[in-house]
Amino acid sequence: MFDGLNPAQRVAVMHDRGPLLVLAGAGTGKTRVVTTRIARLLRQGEAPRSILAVTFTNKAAREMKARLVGLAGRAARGVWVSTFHSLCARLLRKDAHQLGLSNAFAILDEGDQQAQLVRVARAVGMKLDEAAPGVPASRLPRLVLGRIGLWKNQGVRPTEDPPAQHDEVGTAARALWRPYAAHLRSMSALDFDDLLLCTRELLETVAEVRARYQRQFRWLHIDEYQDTNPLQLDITRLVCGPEQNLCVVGDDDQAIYAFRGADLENILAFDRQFTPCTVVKLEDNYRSTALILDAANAVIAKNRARRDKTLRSGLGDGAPLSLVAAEDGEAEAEQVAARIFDLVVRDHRPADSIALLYRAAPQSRLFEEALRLRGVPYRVVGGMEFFARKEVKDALAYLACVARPDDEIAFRRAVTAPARKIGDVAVGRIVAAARARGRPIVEYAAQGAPDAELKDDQRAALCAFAGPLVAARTPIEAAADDPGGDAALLAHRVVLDAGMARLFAAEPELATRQRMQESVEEVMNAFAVFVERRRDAAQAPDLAEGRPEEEGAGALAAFLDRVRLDDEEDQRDDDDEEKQQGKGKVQLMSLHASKGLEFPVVFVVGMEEGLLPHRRVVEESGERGVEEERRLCYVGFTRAQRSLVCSFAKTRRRRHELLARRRSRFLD
DNA sequence: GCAGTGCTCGTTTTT
DNA sequence: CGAGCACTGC
Repeated sequence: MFDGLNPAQRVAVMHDRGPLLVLAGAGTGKTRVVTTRIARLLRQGEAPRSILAVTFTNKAAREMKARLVGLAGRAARGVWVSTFHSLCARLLRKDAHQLGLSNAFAILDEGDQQAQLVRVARAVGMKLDEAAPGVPASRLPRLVLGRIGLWKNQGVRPTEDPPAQHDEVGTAARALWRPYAAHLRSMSALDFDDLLLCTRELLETVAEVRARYQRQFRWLHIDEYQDTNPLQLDITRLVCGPEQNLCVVGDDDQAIYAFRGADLENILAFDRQFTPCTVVKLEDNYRSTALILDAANAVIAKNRARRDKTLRSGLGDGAPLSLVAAEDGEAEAEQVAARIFDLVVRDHRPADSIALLYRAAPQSRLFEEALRLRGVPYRVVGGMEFFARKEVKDALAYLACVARPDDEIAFRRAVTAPARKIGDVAVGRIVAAARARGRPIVEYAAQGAPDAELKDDQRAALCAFAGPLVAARTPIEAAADDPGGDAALLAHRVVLDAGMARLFAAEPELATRQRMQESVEEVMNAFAVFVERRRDAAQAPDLAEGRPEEEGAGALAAFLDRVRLDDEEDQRDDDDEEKQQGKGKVQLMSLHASKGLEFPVVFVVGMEEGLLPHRRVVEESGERGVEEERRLCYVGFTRAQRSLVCSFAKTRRRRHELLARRRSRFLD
């Protein structure tokens, strides 16, 4: 098991009790250290469920789990591997009621959050176009939510005052934070940040729950620790208990989530906060050629706020780096695509050994077009586009109405798609009447909302909508547990019955209509896969033990949680199937999304002032922002194993005008 | 009070 | 080029 580990890695793997900080430069095998360490614990007889590993993304969690299973076999399946957010959702699904919250709370995505914030603003009489004179009304909700999220992730309690920031957005955010929080609570809805915030509160205030998890999780591991925030630190402290068998792994040079409240202080001060702490430095890079590392080191060396370290390459110089300087954005895409074409077609390099990294999602478009033109297969990784599709959100809202009949947000969405002559006013009356009676909204609606003032046709439409949803719940849950049942088929049927069939029929464009239907079918396929796996897990109790999120809760509710918390590819394909999806395709993704991955050939495109470093970041955060962008560039460069190509455009078309661009300072 | 239609505005990164 | 928005007709 320990073959090929270098001395430093071995120390980390063999470290026994107490805090352990692993400072691991890019490509020094930190994931290997964590997985080997966990495998070692399992081999020594530690119970799988006593081991917790927190990763930064769900993708990383899946990968880690797969590697663990490879190393330690079946036992590894019971190890808890998840993101902070998924972990918190699990804990809260079990015990949220101890905070006076429903265990059936809804989880809001970004769109839901914005919609709710706008409603709150309206309710308190704030005019979005006047609240912040310098900011367009359409952008304000996002900015305000960003600010509120930052406060939450810094660990500020709703009862405390946020840090004094009296810019326009800050002022609006101050005014809206409490009403927004109260509004969400009144609907038993949590946003992503609340998952963390409530979990901290739960662990702080309910001693029994805290003790339970401290007893259970005897071995903690946190990956990408440089990107954790103060709130996550609080949760870590609460979960890990007095034994402090806590192993954190990270690299301060790869901290790229300050915008989300991540605080470098967590990793820089770890050995003072958790004592006595063992510190292990991993400095031998096994990933990249020396020339690539030189370039990456040259970029990051300009940062002032960093722990000094030296990355040594175990490989030779390798091929020289190259730079593409194109006339405009189209030409950049052309030239990059031409190079990729040569690599794939002439040199027979596997397409999936090539990654194309960019700063911002919309940049992918030009490259997609150029690759498509040449017939080069590619895949855009990340991006929530599938689950952002309207029909998908609609279908999920219908399912949420089945699984959680008191989910107001889902009800509002589903009941207005398609149009049923039930608008804002009527919905408000139905919700208010249900609330007054203490009844779940959808169940109340299925009975025709007897106390709400509605026209006859509205009432009829309401029953036709809500009736099937309520009736479907029990059969679907039963089918999910029954090996012969087809829960997904029933779910599909009820979604169509309750109104989505009419929604499709109302679409005049054939192609669009088909796409919508296929999207919904895809959702149902994902549900079918989920149900199957869940059933398998239930049949093998030793495996099921590590999956408490599925205790008690219905299959549909558990499925909806996964959809909410996991990224796109996790839904449609799992583990091996996911690899199939990306197999043989050039990988396109944001620099952020590339963290933790590696590829033989990497293109970092759009290396221009204003894009990398991004104009906004420089404006907002000055030199601190530039340092973070520099780390982002460093992350991009260090993804490359054998070959690194940078590119930029000297001009770029934006809307109608042609803008002159300057190459990024990071290329100097 | 509801729903469809012309307008506008605008592009960071993610759980 | 595409998505959200306010307005206006029903």
